[in-house]
Amino acid sequence: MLIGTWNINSIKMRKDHVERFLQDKSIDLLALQETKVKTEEFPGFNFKKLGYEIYHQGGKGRNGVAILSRIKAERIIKGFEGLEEEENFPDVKERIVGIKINLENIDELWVFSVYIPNGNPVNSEYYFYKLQFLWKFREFLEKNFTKESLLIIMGDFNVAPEEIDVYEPEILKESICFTERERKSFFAFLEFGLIDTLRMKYPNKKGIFTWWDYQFSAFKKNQGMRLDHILITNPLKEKLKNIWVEKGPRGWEKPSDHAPVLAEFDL
DNA sequence: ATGACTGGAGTTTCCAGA
Repeated sequence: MLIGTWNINSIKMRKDHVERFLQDKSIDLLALQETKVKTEEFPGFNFKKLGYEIYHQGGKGRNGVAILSRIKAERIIKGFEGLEEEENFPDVKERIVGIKINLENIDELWVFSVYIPNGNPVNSEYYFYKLQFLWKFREFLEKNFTKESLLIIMGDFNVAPEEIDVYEPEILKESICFTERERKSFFAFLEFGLIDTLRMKYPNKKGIFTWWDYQFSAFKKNQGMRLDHILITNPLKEKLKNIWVEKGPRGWEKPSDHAPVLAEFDL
């Protein structure tokens, strides 16, 4: 099974890219972020034609998460569903969507598409909202699952966890997505029982990024950050065959500023 | 020359993204 995650920075602008990518790679399930359309306004017709079910939660002009899946969902979960204090996170339903699917050899696999708040500027109210959001997300997982559940949680976390995940740690150390507090919050989130698949496979490999600034010819110079992650629980560890960043679409005409991340599972 | 950002809202310019 081939799955992936991609922050597309507007589905209206990137519809053709997504279609092309799904077909080129023959993807079974793709998580999208920043669709930037209302829930009911997702342009789903073409994806349905290609054989995908669409599970989308959006907001007008911003945020928005979706899952395009060849396998039909048994259940859908949105935001911090069932959690008290969900109202303290008013945009969470535009940031988290999950589906439960059953496969031939596996029951109850949960897959999530998530878009963690950006948090800029550092130390602003929004920055602390981001940190709290990560903490609350872990609480949400603890309420609904255990570390033995079959979970794939993927999306744009807006955190580069380690120094090797940014092009120049010295320059970026006080910048959004790479501050000490964000990185600590990310690792605290992982402590629920999640594995960062890319680092599991390539613990020391440098220069692997998923986002490059539109400015400064950043992509050409490979000056990026690794902000998009595919996280899994322990029972899925042996099922993971490979994980990689598809840089191709970042070089297409009028690209998203993120590249997709793909993972192949023995499922 | 050492090098030009993008999308959305909404109305001409601002905000958010990372």
